[in-house]
Amino acid sequence: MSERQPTLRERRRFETRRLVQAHAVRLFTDHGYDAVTVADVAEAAGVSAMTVYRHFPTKEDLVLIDQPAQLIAEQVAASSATQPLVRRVGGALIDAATALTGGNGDEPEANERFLLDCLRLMVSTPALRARHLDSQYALQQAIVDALGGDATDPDAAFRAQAATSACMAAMHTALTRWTEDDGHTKLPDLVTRALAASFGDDAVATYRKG
Amino acid sequence: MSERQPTLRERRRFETRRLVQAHAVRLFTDHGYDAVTVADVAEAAGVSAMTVYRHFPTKEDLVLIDQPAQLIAEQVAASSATQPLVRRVGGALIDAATALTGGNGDEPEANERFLLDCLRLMVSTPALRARHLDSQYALQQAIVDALGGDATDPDAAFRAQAATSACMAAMHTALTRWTEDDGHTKLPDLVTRALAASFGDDAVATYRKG
DNA sequence: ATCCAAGTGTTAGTTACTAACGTGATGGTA
DNA sequence: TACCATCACGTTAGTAACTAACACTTGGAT
Repeated sequence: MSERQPTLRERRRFETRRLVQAHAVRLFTDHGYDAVTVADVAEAAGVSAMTVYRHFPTKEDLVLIDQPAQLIAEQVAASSATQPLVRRVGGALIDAATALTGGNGDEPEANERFLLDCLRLMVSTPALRARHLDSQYALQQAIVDALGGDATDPDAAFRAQAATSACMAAMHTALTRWTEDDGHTKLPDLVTRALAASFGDDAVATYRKG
Repeated sequence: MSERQPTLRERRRFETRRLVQAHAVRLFTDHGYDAVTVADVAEAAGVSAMTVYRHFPTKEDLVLIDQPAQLIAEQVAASSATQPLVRRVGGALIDAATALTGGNGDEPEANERFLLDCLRLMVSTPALRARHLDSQYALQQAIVDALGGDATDPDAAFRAQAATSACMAAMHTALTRWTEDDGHTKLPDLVTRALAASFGDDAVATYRKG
């Protein structure tokens, strides 16, 4: 029971943050990312522009969502080192996709709706797409570290980088397709299919049959 | 002989463009990308800030280099459709790497030196890295189009996207490693190894043995 | 009740970038 | 050779994304 309930200030802070982000995504979706200024977002949310920057360092961060990097890294670190690289990383990504979307029915819920709105913006807006790709790149570094290969072997490190980046790319393709389908296709399935298209069916066989 | 020689105006224009870019990369390398303003670059090059923007739409474009997208796309389109996707795309990328670096001795020449300076900045500076990744993403779309799969089959299109993005990611890993090695390792070899690490040795066998 | 710090607002900057207009040199043409 | 349209560049004014510094209000602990 180390879970202490959040104080009033924390709740307020979190609430304004959520409010600002919700208004931002709505305005961006309605009028386009470039056509909406940070001042517009602030006014819609009923706060000052400075407050927006206090919660989100840049305008782009209003849309970018934190990927469960910690979760994925732990999953990778826990996987058996005897398996091929793409299977270790790919398996973790499939599990992360399952955790992210709940993996239940075919109708996305409210939380998923917001995620889809953000992803749509990320795919269609160049500035956001670039930042999103770079955050995936950061996640890639975390995964490579979690793979825990022999740090003294530069060739092994290179192979780990290459395999991981390829897996991340497949994941990104699945995410893009997921937004195009408006979340109606199950994300873990899309990730699995993307990995299979890249690395062959046998590379993800255990996940398809299990 | 449809090659008409460039007029004086064109030569002057190209020269100022080259001058501005050279000063920019030098200043960015010496003092860091963020610490140097566009006005600084303009002053160093002996032009006005407006002239910089006339040649380079954004500050980032001072460093970003055009990828030989056209070349790669044609190569992909010309490859045999009976081969696996990753081999078609991977082969084109290896060929492009060969064309880009000349593929001669181990000591990089002047042109390659500049390319390496730009790549170093792209890897180390977040804003540039993001833009670079997005330009690779644009190239990916061109490659997928060049693959020319059945446009009416969404599943085939999805597999093409996944396989291509994974190849591009391996290519990026090779580029990163190439800059870390200061261009002393042959780029085509690095690309080949990155592809092999992702998709298995047999996926690029013809290129390793041939 | 009191004090501290967190959250917010306000103001004044810097910098990337755009739009509009003026100027001098260049290149084709009469 | 004379003319003029166009191109490259400069100047100025403006917008918008941020940043720094300071003041104010309010929640939370003593």
